[in-house]
Amino acid sequence: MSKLDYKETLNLPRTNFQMKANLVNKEPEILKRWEEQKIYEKTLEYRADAPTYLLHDGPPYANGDIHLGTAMNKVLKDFVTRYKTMRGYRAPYVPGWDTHGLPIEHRVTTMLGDEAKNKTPVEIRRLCKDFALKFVNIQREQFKRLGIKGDWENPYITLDPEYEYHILDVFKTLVEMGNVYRGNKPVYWCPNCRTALAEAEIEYHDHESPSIYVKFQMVEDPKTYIVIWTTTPWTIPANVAIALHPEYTYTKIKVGEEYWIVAEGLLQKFSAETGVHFEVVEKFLGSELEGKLTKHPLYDRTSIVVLADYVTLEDGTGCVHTAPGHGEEDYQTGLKYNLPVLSPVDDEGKFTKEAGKYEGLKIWDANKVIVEDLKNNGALIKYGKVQHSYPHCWRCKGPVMFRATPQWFISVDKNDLRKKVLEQIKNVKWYPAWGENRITAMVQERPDWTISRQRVWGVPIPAVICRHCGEVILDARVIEKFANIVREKGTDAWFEMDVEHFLPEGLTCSKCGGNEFDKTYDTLDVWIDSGCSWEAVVHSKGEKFPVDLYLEGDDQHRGWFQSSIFLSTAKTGVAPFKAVVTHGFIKDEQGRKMSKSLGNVVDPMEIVNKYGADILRLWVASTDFFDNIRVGKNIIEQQVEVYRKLRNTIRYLLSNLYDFTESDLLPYEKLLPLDKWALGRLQKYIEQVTSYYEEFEYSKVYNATVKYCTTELSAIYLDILKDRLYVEAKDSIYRRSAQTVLYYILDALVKILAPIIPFTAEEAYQESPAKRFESVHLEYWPEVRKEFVDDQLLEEFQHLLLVRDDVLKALEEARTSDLIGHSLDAHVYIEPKNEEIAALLKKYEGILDEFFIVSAVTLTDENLEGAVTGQFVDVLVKHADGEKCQRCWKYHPDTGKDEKHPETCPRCSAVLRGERK
RNA sequence: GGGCUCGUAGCUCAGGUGGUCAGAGCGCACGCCUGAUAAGCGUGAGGUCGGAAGUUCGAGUCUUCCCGGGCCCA
Repeated sequence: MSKLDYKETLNLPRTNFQMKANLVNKEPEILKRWEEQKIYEKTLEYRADAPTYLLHDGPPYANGDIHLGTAMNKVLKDFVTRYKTMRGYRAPYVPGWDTHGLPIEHRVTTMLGDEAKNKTPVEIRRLCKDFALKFVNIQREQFKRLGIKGDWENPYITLDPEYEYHILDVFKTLVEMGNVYRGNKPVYWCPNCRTALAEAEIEYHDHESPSIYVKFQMVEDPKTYIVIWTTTPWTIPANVAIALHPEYTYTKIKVGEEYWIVAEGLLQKFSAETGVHFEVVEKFLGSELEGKLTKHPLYDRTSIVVLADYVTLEDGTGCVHTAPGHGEEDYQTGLKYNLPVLSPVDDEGKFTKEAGKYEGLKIWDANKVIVEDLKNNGALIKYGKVQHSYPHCWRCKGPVMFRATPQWFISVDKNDLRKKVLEQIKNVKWYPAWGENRITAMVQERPDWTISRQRVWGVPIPAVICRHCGEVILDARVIEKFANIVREKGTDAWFEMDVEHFLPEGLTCSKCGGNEFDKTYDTLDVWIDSGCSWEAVVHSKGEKFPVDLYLEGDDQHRGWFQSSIFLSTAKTGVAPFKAVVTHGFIKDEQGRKMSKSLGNVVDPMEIVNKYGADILRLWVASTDFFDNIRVGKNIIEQQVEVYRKLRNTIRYLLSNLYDFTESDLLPYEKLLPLDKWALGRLQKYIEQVTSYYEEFEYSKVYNATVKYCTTELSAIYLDILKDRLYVEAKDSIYRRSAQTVLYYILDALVKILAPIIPFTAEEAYQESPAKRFESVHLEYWPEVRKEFVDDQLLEEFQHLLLVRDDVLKALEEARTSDLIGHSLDAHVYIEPKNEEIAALLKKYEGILDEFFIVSAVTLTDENLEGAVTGQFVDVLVKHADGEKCQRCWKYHPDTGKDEKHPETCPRCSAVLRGERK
C-alpha cells in the first residue's frame, strides 16, 4: 500500500459545518426559519405548565434608529430569557416602546415649521403617532436582526388605547389617594409665542441685559444693608429672599454712614465695578445670617435670608436675589424654606395687578421703570449693562423668561409614599449591589414629581375648569369616564369630544358650586407612561407580578426604575420587580463619550452587516457591562478572532462525530482514563458557567468558555485525541470512548453558547448527533452529572499536565536544535524529581506517549546526561528509534515487521487486520 | 459643587474576609506541523496593579488625599 492508500484507512474528520461562518448571509436565513417554525411561541407552549421567569422590558424611545446602547441592552435581556428558557422556565419576552413626549413632538413641529401654527392638536398628534410608529417598525426590524427572541408581533406601545387606559387607571388611583395636587412652578416661557418651553427648546444667544446692584435694608439693624446683584430687574417685584452660601465668609463694610454686606471673595470685584470705597468692619459666615429679615426695596414687605449651596463667587456679591417664581434654583430653595412663589406676570409677559403700579407693563419695558424706582428710593447702588448668554425661544428667537405657572404634582410624602418606596427598595435585589444605595439616596432627596406638561403629544390630564370661577378640578370620576372612552377611541377623544362626555352626573365646582366646565389641556409626563408598564403589560394581564427582573442602563435609577416603583407601590403596595440589573454606558476605544461631533459613534447595524449579529453579541458577552464599556474597530475584530476559535472548536467536535450517535455512547466505567478526565473537566466547566449565568456574569462565561476551548480542548484534549480518532478502528473502544466524551462536550458547549451566539449555536445544533428538538432554543440546559466526576483522577491529571509542561519545554529545545520537528519524532526520557511524581507517572506509564504526543516514553531514576531540568521532572529528548509508521506517523522499533503491511507499526497492522478493537 | 461609581499587561477580563496574586485568553515575536489547513501545536517577550501618603511584620486587596473617566443631580 502506498502512503496515500494508508490515508484512506484513517477516520479523518468530516462535517458540513463550514469553517467560514458567513454570518452576514446565514443569520437572516436562520431568522427566517425560526419565524416559520414559530420557535418563540413553541418555547412558551412547551413550557406552558412550567414556572414563569419574567423579564419585563423597558421601552426604548421611538425616535430614531437603535444605537449601540439599546442594542447591548436588548442583547443582555436576550441572554437572560434564552438562558432561563433553557433552564426550563416559561420565559416570555414582550418588547415595548415609549412613544409619547416632547422629543417626538419637537421633531414633528420642527419639520412642520411655520405650518405648525395652522395645525390642530389632533392633527399634530396624528403626525406624532405616525412618526413614532415608523420608528417602532424600524427598531423592531433592527432588534430582530440582532437575534432578540420575543413577541415582536405583539409588543406593547404606550400610545395604544389599551395602554393609555392603564396609564389613566393608575393615575386615577393616585388622584383618589390624594397624592396629586396643583401648585406653582417656574418654567421657561416665551411671552411672544405664549407657550411653555422645555429645556430642549431653548437656544442660548448673546443678549444685553441691565446689570444692577441693589441694597436691601435689614429690619433689625436699619443702618446695615445686604447687597444683591441681578441682570433681571423685572424679577425684583417677585423677590422674597436673599440666598447666601452657608460656608462662605461675608464682610460687613462701612460705606459712608452705612454698613453693607458682601461676600469677602467678591469685595474687590464689587468695589471695582461700583467704584465704592469701603472699610471692612466685621467678618462672619453666611450661615450666621440665616433667617434675618430685610425690607423689600419696592414693596412694604420683607425678604428673608436663606442659605443655598449653589451660590458662587463668580459674579455679583455672593448674596443672591431669590425669586422662586422666576428661577429653578430659587424655586427649589423656596420649597426648602416654604417661601411664596410669586410670579405677577401673565402669558404675554405683562405684569398683573399683583405687581401693583407695574400692572400692564411688559417685563422688558418694566426694567427701566423699576431701575428708576430703585434709584429714587435709594436702593440702587449701581446701574450698568452686561453682555451675556441668555435663553431664547427656538421658534421665534426672542428672549424667554422663567415664569411660575400652575402645574400638577405627585406628592412624594402624602400617605407615606416615599417611606413605603424606601421600604420596597430593600426587598429588591440590585445588581450591582451599589444600585441600592444609589436609588435609595435619590428617593430620599427627590422633590415632588411635576407631572404636567404644556404639550399636545401625550396622555391628557383630564382636569376641567369651572366656567364660573375658574377653579380647576381633577376628579377621579372624570378620569374614569375618560379612561373608559380612551379604551375605545384613544386619547384623541379628549381633544375631539365635547366636555359633556367626560362629566359624571352631578359634578359641581368644589369652590362655587357651578356645574359648567371646560376642558384643560395639559398632558402627562412620559415617565408616567412608562412607569405604568408593569400595570399595562403585566399586572392587569394576570402575568407574574412582581416580575423577576428589570434590566436597564444605570441612568434609570432616576428614571424608569423610580417612576415604576413609585407608581407600583402607590397602587399595589409593592415594587414591580424582584431584581434589577443595570449596565453602564458605551464609550469609544479611548473611553470617551460617543458623539456625532467627535465622529466616534459606532452603529450596531454596521457591525451586524459587516461581521454578523453573533459577533456583536459575543462582544457584549465579553464586557464587564456593569461598568462603562468600550468599543471600536479593534475591540470588535478581537471578537472575530475569538469567534473563529469557538467556531473551529465546535467544527472539530462535529467533524469527529460524523459516524456517532447516541446509541454508540459508552458507559462511564468503560471510558479510558484520559476521557474520564475530559468528561470530569466538562462537568466542572458546566457547573462554573451555570453559576455565572445565574449571576448575569457573562464576561466570566465568555472567559471561562474561551479558555476551556483553547487550552483544555484545542491544545490538550483534542490534540491528543487525533491519534485515537484517526488511527484506531472506527468502532473500537479507543475511538468510541473518545467520541462518547466529544459527544457530551459538543452537546454542552453548543447549549452553553446558545444564549450568547444563538445563530451559530443553531447552525451547529442542526449538525449535532445530540440534536433532539427542531431548534437548540427549545433545548434544556446541560446538567452537571456528579457520576462523571472522579476527583482523584482529576487531581492526578492536574499533576500530569504540570509534567507535560516540562516535557513541552524540552521538546521545544529539541526542535530548536533540529533534533526533531514534530513531537512524534521524539523518544522522551523522564526522571521524576520526587517520589510522588514517580509513582504518578508509573501509574499512567502506559498512556504517557499518547499524553505527550510522542513516540515513546521511558521512565528512569538514573541521572540523565544533558537533560532539560523542569519543575517536576528532568527530561531528555532523543530521536525515536525505528521506522516511522506510514499510517500513524509514530516511530516503533518493530515497524516493518508485518508481512502484509510492511510500512506500518504493530498497532496499525493490528488495526488493518481487524484485530484491534 | 454634591451622591453613586470606575481606573490591573497593546486589547478584553480574573484576582472572597490583606500574606507564592501579579494571572488568563486574545494580539505580538520566533519556531513546528501540513491527516481541524484562510486551520492546528509549541516556546517567548509584555504590567513599579492611575498617583502619593498612611495603617500593618506584610497591601491591586484597608484608610486619606490627589489625578483621570462615567451616570444622575446641581
